[in-house]
Amino acid sequence: MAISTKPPSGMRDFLPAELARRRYVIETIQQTYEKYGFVPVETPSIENLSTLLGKYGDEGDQLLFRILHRRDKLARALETPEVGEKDLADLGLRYDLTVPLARLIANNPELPKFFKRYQIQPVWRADRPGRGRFREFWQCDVDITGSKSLIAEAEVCSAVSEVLLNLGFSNFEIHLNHRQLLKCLIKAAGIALENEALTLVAVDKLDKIGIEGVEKELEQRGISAAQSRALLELIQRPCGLDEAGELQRLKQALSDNSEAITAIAQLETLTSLLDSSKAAGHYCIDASLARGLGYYTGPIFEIRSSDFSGSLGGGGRYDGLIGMFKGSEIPAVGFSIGFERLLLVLEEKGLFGQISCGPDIVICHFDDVADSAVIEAANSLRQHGVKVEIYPETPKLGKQIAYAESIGATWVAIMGASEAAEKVLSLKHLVSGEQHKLNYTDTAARILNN
RNA sequence: GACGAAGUAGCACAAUGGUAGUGCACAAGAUUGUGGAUCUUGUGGUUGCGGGUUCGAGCCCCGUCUUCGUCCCCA
Repeated sequence: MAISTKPPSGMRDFLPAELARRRYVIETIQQTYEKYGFVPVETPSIENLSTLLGKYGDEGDQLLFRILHRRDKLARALETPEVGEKDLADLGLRYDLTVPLARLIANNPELPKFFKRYQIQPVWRADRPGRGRFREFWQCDVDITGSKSLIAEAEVCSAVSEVLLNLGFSNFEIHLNHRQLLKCLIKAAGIALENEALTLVAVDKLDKIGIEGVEKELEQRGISAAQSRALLELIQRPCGLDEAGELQRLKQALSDNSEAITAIAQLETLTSLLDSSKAAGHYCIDASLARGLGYYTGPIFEIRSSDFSGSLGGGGRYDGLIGMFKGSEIPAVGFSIGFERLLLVLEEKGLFGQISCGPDIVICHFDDVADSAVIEAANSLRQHGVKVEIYPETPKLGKQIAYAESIGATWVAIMGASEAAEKVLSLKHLVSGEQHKLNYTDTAARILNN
């Protein structure tokens, strides 16, 4: 049997044309984030398992790619009686960029009090691949540590909104909710706090499976019909209610709960800040938004679009996470763009213009020219900033030109003994067919002005 | 992890249980310093893998692997 030439399931090779698009999007993201004062960091692909475990909830722990002990340690581990999963691995591939950031913050106390970092790197999850879903995929995170101000929330929401708008994509809404508010809603419905996690999972599907679907799922998980109905009553937004009205409604429903009132007041402040930001007109209050990750403590966000079923990104406040790595707590808030899904949507909506990759020009030549002269000509063009490929052999000219066209070059230079003697190139435009003899400098100028 | 569909040439797809084809792509050629169009010719497949039924299997049956959907969950 031949060895499979496919990358592992859920992982991909990127060919030049696709990579050019990916880089274009990444560049836009970087430029936008930097306008907000975010600075880049990178962290290792691999983290200690102890860093990763217990931060994402049970589901997250299941999806961690673990790395086996090496050499003798593995052999020893395998010999221990009743060896379990935990004994075999000590490292894992990072699951997101937030937990590594928390570790990095705890490990570098000299960083600025308000550290605004962005990070664009791959993460790994041992998930089953599907549409817009991979085992290796990139995330583009912005986070602000050190501040409890809602300006931090507003800034990250504004930054990701601006990224999407700069890429020409405006069909999105940032759904907003608050972890404390959710907790209070569940309590108000009479559901035990120990059932919070499973309740949230069911509630989060409201817009997907509908009211009956959620009721059914809650019932299956042992929540009484009266409780689930009470919860849905609270969470469901009446038709025609605007953002302020929805917040007002929640405030009235939970008026006896000071914790809930505080959370709602934060959302009120946040929405007013967002109205002055790039996220204006691109957010909504969604009391059913839950988000799976365990570490969120305050406002939570998620990017939704009718162009993609699922989330295009998400984030929130996590004031306790850094404290898990450090004695003292440091508040933080972040937002992550799901790069692969964004790319998918941009592609489907035709929002990529012409993104070129490959050389501007291929130098075709004959065997009556010294190879060294060809290299000299190529380097002369390159010095002017032209992307040049030399056809490495000397078959008949037609083949050389056909090749240049096949790789997407718009120009060819033809170089024979006569051109070499005059130090010129016969520059041919492959679309118009026009051809002129020009010296190297004029050739470069002509290509770059095109 | 659950369910469904599909695996045939590099790619896209055909083939009432009876000799595996078509298009695109690729290669060569139509007076050797000019590509795209047309034409001619040609290369290319143990039909995903392993069993079974049959005189005979790409087709039917079982298993297996892979891929793609939907669910679950997520970015």
